[in-house]
Amino acid sequence: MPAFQTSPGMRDILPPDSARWRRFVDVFAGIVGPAGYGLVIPPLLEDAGVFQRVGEATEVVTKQMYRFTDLGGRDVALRPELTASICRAFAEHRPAVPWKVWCAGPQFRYEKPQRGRLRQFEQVDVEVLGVDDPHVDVEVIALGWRFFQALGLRRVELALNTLGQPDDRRRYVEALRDHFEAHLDALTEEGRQTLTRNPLRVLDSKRSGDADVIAAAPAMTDHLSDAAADHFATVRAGVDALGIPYRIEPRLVRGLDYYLRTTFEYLGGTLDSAQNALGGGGRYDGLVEALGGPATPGVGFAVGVDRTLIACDDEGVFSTPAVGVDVFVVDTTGGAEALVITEELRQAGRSADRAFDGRSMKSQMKAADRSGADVAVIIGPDELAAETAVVRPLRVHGDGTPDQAVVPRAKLVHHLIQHHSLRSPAPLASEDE
RNA sequence: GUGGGCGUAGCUCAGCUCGGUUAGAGCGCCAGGUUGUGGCCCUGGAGGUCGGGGGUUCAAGUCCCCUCGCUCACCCCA
Repeated sequence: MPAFQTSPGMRDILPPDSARWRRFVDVFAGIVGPAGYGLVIPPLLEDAGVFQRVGEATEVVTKQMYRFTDLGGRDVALRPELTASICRAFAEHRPAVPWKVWCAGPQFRYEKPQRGRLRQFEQVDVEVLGVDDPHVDVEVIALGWRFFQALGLRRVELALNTLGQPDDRRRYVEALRDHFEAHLDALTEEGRQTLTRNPLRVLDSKRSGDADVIAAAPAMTDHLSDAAADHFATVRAGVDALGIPYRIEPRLVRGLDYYLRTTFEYLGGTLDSAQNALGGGGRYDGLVEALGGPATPGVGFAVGVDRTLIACDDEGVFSTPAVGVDVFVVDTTGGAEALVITEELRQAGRSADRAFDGRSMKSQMKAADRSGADVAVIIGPDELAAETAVVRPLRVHGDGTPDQAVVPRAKLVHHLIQHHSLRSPAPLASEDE
């Protein structure tokens, strides 16, 4: 066993998986960028008060924060979510509205790790601040949907609900409290504890013992004001107009307490555990104000990278991109020539690698094969003396050994670019799938 | 926070039931077969405090206790 390993719930992401992660974020940026969203990069560490406004009854902030006093005596926390940070940034800098931004990065919650749930977890996220129009709800919902499609996922389900205006929500919570308190004996012990913190959250219980009381609970739709009902109707009509399938999920409440009006979740079609929510979001019109900014409507969503990649694995889509270089240089004369040739190729915008430590030709050819290169350049004593290089194709399909060519050393890079279809200089951005 | 399963080579795992020479396999890695040519094949090699600590025993990878870690589920959440 190594002397050190990653802390629980943390992990290293190594090649080649790391390339997949990076591409995941690239795909997301490719969806939201053209829709007018700009990247915002808030700090990972904030005043703990920023997150406390997320909700006193939310376990995420009451029990799960990495919170500590820094050397200057500040009460700080590693961010347990992105939305609060982005709203704080808005309140602090007061950008012009609408403020359409996206974000990607790690968040931290002190939980017991399991499949699809880590203590450091990555999300990609969009937020729109300063727009009340229900059509922006639709835009945001559609962006998430298109993102899952772009990854190749076909079995994601969209669930929609509304929690009403603040007054509606308040009245509904009271109605729920009355209902559950009248049937306390039908609730599990855990359900009763949730009830004292937040009656809304009881609806989110996955305990079978609570199922009957929840099924009999009053519905939000009976407590909606006309304005909230209109807003939601427009959202639904917009999602319909875009041809995005969804279902109304009256029991859908979100984990954070700031949500009101539109809420939604994207559910993975193959993960059937409690971790089947790939992402979700909704409106949080009061959050900026709670953080000391002007009254500002807001809507957004976040997608969990881990869970979504698990869903991709289950559906067999969005595979790890092949890594490799264009050219592998084999040099049995000491390696100095390989040093120069790889440099020339890289300067010319082509990727190139080589072996070190003066290995045998056989060993270097093996390395060339493993490197994924399409072509090997071979420099031996003869080539060095004659100022030539052997160019050997490695990836010719069919039978027989491919022909190798001897080219003048001075024309080597030119020859490779002319006669071999080398990959683009930025393989990560390529659309090779 | 609660409960189940599992920790043996870089990786995936046998071996543990019923304690007994030097702890194995496949893959990967290194080298050789081919003194200038990868993939396939053959041969050889390196690599292990059997997660850690304690106990029982003449003897522990194997039995017992503790502990750490991983994992799955609950809770909660993305």
